[in-house]
Amino acid sequence: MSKNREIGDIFDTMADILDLLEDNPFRIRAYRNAARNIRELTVNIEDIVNRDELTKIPGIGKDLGDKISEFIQTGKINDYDKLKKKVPEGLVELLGIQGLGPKTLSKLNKELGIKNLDDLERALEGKKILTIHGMGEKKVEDIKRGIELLKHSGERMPLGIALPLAEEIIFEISKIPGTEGTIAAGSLRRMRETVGDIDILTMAKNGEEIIKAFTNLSPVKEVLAAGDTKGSVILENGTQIDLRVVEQESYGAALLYFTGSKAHNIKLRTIALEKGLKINEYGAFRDKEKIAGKKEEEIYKTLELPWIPPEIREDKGEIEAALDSRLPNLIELEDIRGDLHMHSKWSDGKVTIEEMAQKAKGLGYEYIAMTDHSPSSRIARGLSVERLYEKKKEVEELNKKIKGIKIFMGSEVDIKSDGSLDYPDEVLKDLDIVIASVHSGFKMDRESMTRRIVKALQNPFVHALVHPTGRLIGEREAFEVDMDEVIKTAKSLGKALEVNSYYLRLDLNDINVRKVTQVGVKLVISTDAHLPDQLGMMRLGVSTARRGWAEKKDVVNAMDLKGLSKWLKEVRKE
DNA sequence: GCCGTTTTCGGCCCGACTGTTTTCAGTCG
Repeated sequence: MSKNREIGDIFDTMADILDLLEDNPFRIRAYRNAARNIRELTVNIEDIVNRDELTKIPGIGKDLGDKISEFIQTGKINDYDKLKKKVPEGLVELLGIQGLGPKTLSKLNKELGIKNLDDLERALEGKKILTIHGMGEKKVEDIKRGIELLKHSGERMPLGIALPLAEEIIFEISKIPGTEGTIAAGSLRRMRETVGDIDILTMAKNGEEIIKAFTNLSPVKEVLAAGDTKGSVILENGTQIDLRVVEQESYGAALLYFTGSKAHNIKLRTIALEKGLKINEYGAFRDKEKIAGKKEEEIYKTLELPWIPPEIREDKGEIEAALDSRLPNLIELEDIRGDLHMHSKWSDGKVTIEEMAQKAKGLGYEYIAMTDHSPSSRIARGLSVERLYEKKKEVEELNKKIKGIKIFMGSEVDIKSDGSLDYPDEVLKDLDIVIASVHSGFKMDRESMTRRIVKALQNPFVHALVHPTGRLIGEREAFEVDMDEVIKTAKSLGKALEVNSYYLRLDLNDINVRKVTQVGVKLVISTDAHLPDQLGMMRLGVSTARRGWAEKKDVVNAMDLKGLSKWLKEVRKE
């Protein structure tokens, strides 16, 4: 685990403990804010400590800066250890129970001696808990439900699962009479790689009726809340859906507000206050007068800001960039001219090259690269040199047969543990495109892995490094590698790094993409499709790239056929 | 605990929903 993440987690836990101790809420927020900023940093916190620039990080002042230095130097934070002794260990994790907050928990601890989940569950079965001020039958049921939810809900859902699910629900809600402009908000609209619950916004006058109809939709298992502007339900599969109903006059303000991120909104509201305005989910107000609300653009305009794309609303410099008129011109799905990473029946894909090509052509692509696996990937039926040349012949024939799309003959070549590639150079040179990746030996130490990957990139025939960190969302951590070194190598050789669009990969992730685009290294956004339909995952990769501020000029497969062909050759000349 | 063209103290985003309240606290996003 990176130090950034470790420190982020510690600060968050410290915030939780301070919450239970009913400390100053603004101090607690400072810890949470710092945690988030450190976790999402694009550089290693150690480097910042070495440069003595900690207080340049937003939300880090002298005190938190000292704590970070202490952790980097000694591996621990004294104040954290002291704080941990003040509350029972099991109490902090109970904060994860929906409906049970720090105030109630602290009371339960003081008055009933509840220290952990076991204690809590036992108390909920008894009568004594009802004697506590503010506790009633319903509250008890609420907490029980919260515990069940925590036990079963588990992890955040990958974007690739949440997105189609949300689209189905939106379709259902759109059918409720009186609704208009139904749209996903929240982290889904920002296209975060995982989504906690699904937020949906709709425009209607008769809020109460809409919410009632919503809570009666067929996949709804449980209703958590149902007012006249807000409803929350749990679906059969355990997903929570929140629906908000607003009137047309407030649609833009509500969309802005419910899209978040929270940090982005807080900064916007702070700027509003400086201008003597107030922003809430109903609009922008000067004194009591509403001056904007129908559209997001209007709200931004009252702050003298251009509209900011949802994917970058994370308070990571986008508001400052907007103020300076230097917002990035983000890559769009429509900019993508081809897909350079996919598999066919020749290795572990499910259909023929021709079927993949036809599907790609249907998507309007100008080109694809067929990149089946190399021999070391036995499980994926990697091609022997002999079969590779047979496949090359098929590609040549298909290029004559199918008009309107160019098929590049390629390979996804394994990077062996010593950094050498799985085909000899005299074979690689016969391929139009070579993408290299790690498929084994994930547990290597950081230095060896970095050396391994850098060496592979240095092979003159390699065009791109694909799924560069090997992570699988919710299943496998990224392997240890010095990404800065990899980026530096790619930069010096003019090679590309992939944003793999497969929904469990999204690798590079948004944070790494941002690093890459900051130094001007090329990206290739591809799907790694094993089925024709998986070519559609491109939108996930493009969104990830957008979250990393990638522009069209950063992406090699946003070039037309001519431009890309030229790039493929140029890489090998350097 | 952080932050600053109303700077080194006094602020710190804002509203909905719920349950237990008789005017509001707690939780959530």
